Amino acid sequence: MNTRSRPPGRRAVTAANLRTRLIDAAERLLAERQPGSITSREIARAAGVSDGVLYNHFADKNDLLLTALLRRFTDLVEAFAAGSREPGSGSVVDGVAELVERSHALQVAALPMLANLVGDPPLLQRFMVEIHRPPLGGDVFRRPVVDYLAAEQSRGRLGTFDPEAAADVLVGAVLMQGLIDVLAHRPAAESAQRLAAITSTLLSGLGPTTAGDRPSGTEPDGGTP
Amino acid sequence: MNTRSRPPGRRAVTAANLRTRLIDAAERLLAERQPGSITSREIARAAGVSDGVLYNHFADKNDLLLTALLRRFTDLVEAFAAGSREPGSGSVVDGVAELVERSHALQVAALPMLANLVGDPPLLQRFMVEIHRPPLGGDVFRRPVVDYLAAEQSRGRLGTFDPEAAADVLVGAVLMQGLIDVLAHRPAAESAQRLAAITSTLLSGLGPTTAGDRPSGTEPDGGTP
Amino acid sequence: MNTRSRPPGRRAVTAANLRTRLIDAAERLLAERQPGSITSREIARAAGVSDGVLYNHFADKNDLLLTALLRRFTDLVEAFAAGSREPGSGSVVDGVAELVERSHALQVAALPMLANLVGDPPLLQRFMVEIHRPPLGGDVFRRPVVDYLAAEQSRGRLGTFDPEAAADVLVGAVLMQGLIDVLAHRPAAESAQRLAAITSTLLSGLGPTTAGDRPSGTEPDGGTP
Amino acid sequence: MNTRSRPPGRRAVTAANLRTRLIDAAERLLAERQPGSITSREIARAAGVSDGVLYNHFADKNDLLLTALLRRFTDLVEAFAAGSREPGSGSVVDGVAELVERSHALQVAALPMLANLVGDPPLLQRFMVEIHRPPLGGDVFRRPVVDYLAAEQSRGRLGTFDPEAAADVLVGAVLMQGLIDVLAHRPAAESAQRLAAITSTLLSGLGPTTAGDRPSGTEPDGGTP
DNA sequence: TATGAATGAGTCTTCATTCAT
DNA sequence: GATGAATGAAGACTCATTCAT
Repeated sequence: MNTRSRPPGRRAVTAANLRTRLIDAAERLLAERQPGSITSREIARAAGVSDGVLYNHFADKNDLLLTALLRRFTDLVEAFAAGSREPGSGSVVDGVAELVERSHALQVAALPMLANLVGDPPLLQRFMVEIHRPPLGGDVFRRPVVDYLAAEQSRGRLGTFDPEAAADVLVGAVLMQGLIDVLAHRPAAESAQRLAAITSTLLSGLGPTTAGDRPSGTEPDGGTP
Repeated sequence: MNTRSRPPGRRAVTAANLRTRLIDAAERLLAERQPGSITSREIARAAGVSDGVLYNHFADKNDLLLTALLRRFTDLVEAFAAGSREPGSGSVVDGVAELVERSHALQVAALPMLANLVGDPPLLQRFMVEIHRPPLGGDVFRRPVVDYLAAEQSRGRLGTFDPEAAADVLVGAVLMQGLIDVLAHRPAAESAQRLAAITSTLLSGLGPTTAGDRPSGTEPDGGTP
Repeated sequence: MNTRSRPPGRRAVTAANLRTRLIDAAERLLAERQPGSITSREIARAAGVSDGVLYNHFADKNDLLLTALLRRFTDLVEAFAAGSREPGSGSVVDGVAELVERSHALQVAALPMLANLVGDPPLLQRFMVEIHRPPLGGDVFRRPVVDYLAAEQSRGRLGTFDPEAAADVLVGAVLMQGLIDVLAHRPAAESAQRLAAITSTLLSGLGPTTAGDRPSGTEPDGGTP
Repeated sequence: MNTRSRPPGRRAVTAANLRTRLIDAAERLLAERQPGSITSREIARAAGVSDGVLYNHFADKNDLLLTALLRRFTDLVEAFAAGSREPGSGSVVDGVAELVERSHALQVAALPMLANLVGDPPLLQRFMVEIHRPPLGGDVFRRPVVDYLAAEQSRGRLGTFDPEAAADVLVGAVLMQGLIDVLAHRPAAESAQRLAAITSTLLSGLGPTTAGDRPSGTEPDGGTP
């Protein structure tokens, strides 16, 4: 009846926004609640949209949740990978300490999400499938650690060990501290102390060492004196 | 409120204490499902009893679940503690390897239960409160490890390190492998290989070693051959 | 929590606002049953809607019940207030008789609802709070009576008495007849006779009318000095 | 096997006690809760007996409740009847005032019970049937009032009125005050004032008084100044 | 006769999903 | 595409009543 000249692109923007706003809202809720306790209505409310839209953009609630989860996870992992130190630069002890700290930061950021995911097996299943295909490709937590350790080792700046096993140990030790931080709300200062002690122990190992089976002149300079 | 007259069905099979049967049934379900997804009716069905019995023996569904969880956890921890190797006996490398293996066995047994618990904060909370009081007393996974390492260390059979931090590293590394085993259903053989490599790495450490900074005459008996 | 996929049935008859239909249904049930015995399913059935709708429009079952109760009560009270006779018009004896009759009609209409409410303290509490705020403002049964009596009294058409106490007597007497009518299902004719006799007694009082038949020195009212 | 000479009468006493204890417990609970909210288990607990005994002595829960209700009601009514003032004794004004006060006391004692009963129609029905047969015979609240008023009237100590209607007015007015006291937890002092004002109004009536038929100088009503 | 564990229908309430507008 | 009212199955929990001991 009246000539409604719809602003060009306006609708498209809105539509795109809707999907994004749903994911944003889901991500926000996911940060502090477990998936199972988040209702579709809550997501809609948080996104400021109506109850039903969800089904115009996603197969079902879990599809939206999964999308939000993956986006957050991808962001975290990319940030982690981007900040990696170049092997050979600085002291190797600092390098390992930094590896520990950055792994820890990643874990602490990712754990609440993953922990909550554990409570929802079907969703966990779908999540696992997704992160084991490109671009994430699984092993995202461990691979950068293996790479750094192997690189420094081949430069002769670290001892003799299996880099894969070493990464297992490092990531595992960090993981446990991350779990404690997240589940027990431990203060950051306390956590940092534990991580420093862990770094020292990682470098020195538990076993007794024979004199002479190490390159002389190497400074074993580890962490807490 | 309104008048209800319902004849109860035939007497239940009974014999074994019904309370026990409920706990057994709950434990069975808990072994493979998360608490939140287990309905009170399912427990009743699994126990072969009627819907309402639960409330004759427990305050609510979670009370039963918690009881089952604690019983299972206590059993596991007791078995773990009972099988501890005496410090000083056998080679210390074997001792550490055994510690790793037995910790791993405990984790693998306990993790499904704990993982599922993570998805149920109120229940997790109550569980945490319970395991941090006698007879469990918290720290049940880590304390035996600290004790063994410290004992061997004071016997001079291990190097210089902080036993607390060392236990963090060992338990953390094992925990991660346990998580992988449980979540990804990894074959036991593969898992054993990883654990062996981890034991070696733990003993040798990552850092380069300086000649002479260790007491001479020490047998560095471990490492990956 | 768990995955549910249920197709909704055919569209409801709708047309009239569903909220209204729920209130109507609730009001109908409230007219003959006590709130506590009315189940949410019954209301839904009576309204011809599905089980859960109630919770799309009201906080809970009692919220709906309360709304229905208040709507009915407000209607009754408004009708009562609207039909009030103008003080000074007609004979005052007729005026009082009419006051009695109209109070009685109001009581008989309101009592079943209020009586049933008595059995549900939390609901009664909420109801009481609501009727003591505008637009109802509490005292709705008694105030018009006080006003009429005081007005006629100041016109010199009634004797000397405390209008507040007189209203207490009139409303109380009517209330009891209303209770009998409602609880014992007394025929209206019988009821009317009783009310007429009550009106006479109210006007004449119980005391002796001849001067001098009071014990000298007696203060006729006793009670609070 | 061993000569257990059961103390004579011991068992009988216990059995009798059991029934009595159940009624006592029920009465206690009935004093403050509505019948519908009292569970059979609560009664058993309060009586210190087991869940099932109830059914050895009563047809069902309501039968026990009804018995308790009737016992309490009978006690109250008997106490009321027993304390009646002899017509002709003292001043008649005092007599009426006392009638009002004693009626009020009875109402206040009986109302919570009756009010709660209102919420349970089947029980109310059975109660009504019971109190309308000997020894109670219905009308227990009103009959003593009619009798006293008629007796004083025939002695010429009261005016001309229908004693039945007068009792309706008096009992009704008192009933309403009792309801307010009970439902609104009004302080006793306030209540007493209202009752005194009511007594005055009852005696004087609302109608205009013929000049000269009152002792000049008499203030007929007083009431609330 | 007393016990109290067991029964199970029934209560309120939640929430993923659909679909007429 | 967007809306949001409506659907209805399912969940936790209650409680009068029975009956083997």
